[in-house]
Amino acid sequence: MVQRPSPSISTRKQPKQARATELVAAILQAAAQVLASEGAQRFTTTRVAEKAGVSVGSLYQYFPNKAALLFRLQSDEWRQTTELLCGILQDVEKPALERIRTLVHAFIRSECEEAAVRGALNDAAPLYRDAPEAREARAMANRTVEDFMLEALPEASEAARAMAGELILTTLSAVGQDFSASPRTSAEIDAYAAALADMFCAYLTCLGHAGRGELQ
Amino acid sequence: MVQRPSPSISTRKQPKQARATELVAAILQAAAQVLASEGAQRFTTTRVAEKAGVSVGSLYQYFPNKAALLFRLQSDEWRQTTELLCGILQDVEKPALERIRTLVHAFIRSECEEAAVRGALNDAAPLYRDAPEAREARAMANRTVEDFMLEALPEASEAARAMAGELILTTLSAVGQDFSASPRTSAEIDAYAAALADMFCAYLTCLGHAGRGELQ
DNA sequence: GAAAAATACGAATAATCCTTCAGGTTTCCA
DNA sequence: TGGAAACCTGAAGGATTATTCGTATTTTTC
Repeated sequence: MVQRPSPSISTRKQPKQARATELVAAILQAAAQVLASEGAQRFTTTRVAEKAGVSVGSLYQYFPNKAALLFRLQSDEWRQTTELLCGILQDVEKPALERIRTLVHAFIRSECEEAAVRGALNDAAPLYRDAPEAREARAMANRTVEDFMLEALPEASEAARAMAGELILTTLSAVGQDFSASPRTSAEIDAYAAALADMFCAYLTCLGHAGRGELQ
Repeated sequence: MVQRPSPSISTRKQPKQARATELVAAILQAAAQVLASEGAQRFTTTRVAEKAGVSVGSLYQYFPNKAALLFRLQSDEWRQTTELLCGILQDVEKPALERIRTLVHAFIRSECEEAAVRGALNDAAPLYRDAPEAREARAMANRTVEDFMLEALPEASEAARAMAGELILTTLSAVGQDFSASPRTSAEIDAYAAALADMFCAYLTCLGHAGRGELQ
């Protein structure tokens, strides 16, 4: 766990031949497996290389350090989740609140499906969290949500919309993480997602009724 | 980061003389400082002992391992927070929803005040999270909340109450953690806490109106 | 005041772990 | 076909850490 200034987290060199591309793929796959089965504490470059059937040196030819490997895994997860959620939010056919419900269910289910990798990634977060590349990734999700909020709360003030959007996004992410930390049955997932969606819908409905955010 | 089977996390031996009591206190204080200033990654028994002006050996006389020290810090935080929240919830003078508002504000503020220690403790969670002592601690907070929910939603079904209570508790804890991860101004804290309280109140109000949890 | 109990000390032990680099192998291209 | 570029290897270097244990010191007890 040596923690040097971390010479940037991006990729070190691009594979140009087919075997190198396969090697990188094998490493990523092995990394996910190691993370899921051994946990963040025992996530080791040596172990990943071994599981991938590759030498450690090869790993370091395409990832400058361990954090870069972890960040890549996290990055892929984010992209996947973001695409899923944006797709749901932008389906203009359905009414806004129904889209929220669909989104909550899809997100919670998705979190639980890969709970092992996500949980371990979360445990390892301190290793890559401070990278500038990580901050940048968060920003993009926010924009889609803001567009959605504009549609769901057309009469609310700019500030109120931003607050509500941030709150819902944070809650979704934080609660999803917490909930998926324990193994869950399919019924539990549905019940919890329904309750969470209820809460969001109640909140948005109230905000919609009262021009100001004054409740009670 | 050696991760042996961890021979239990409880305390190893109780100090019987005054100097030993002071030593333990010094260690705990130093531990919190090291955690806050150096982060979970650099939280080391040697470093803690050094900061406390004590030998490593002495540390290991009262804490069986590093995880025990971390768990003790977390445990103290939990007790403190639990007392704060229970006090607010049990103030029968005020109406339920007002208590919720007070509670949310108090909790968020408290989370932000000691964000450094709490954040680092969270990063270190994988080291002590699996201990049986940790699970037990969670259970107690739940009971107070259930009592409160019984008062706030007298007409709802048992299951609905339990779900709502768990959801609110989880949300509060998870969102508080996430929010306090970044440094916040006093105004931001108030605004965020108000929004979160709005959300909870809207949810509870809706649940109260509809006998079933059916929204929209 | 002396033996016993409780404390305190800190160098040494035994693991890991991250990362590099010198040297060999494969693929590409002219 | 031959040289260059890309690629792969894995032992070894350099660090860090958790924890122990024999020894020294202080406090208590009788």
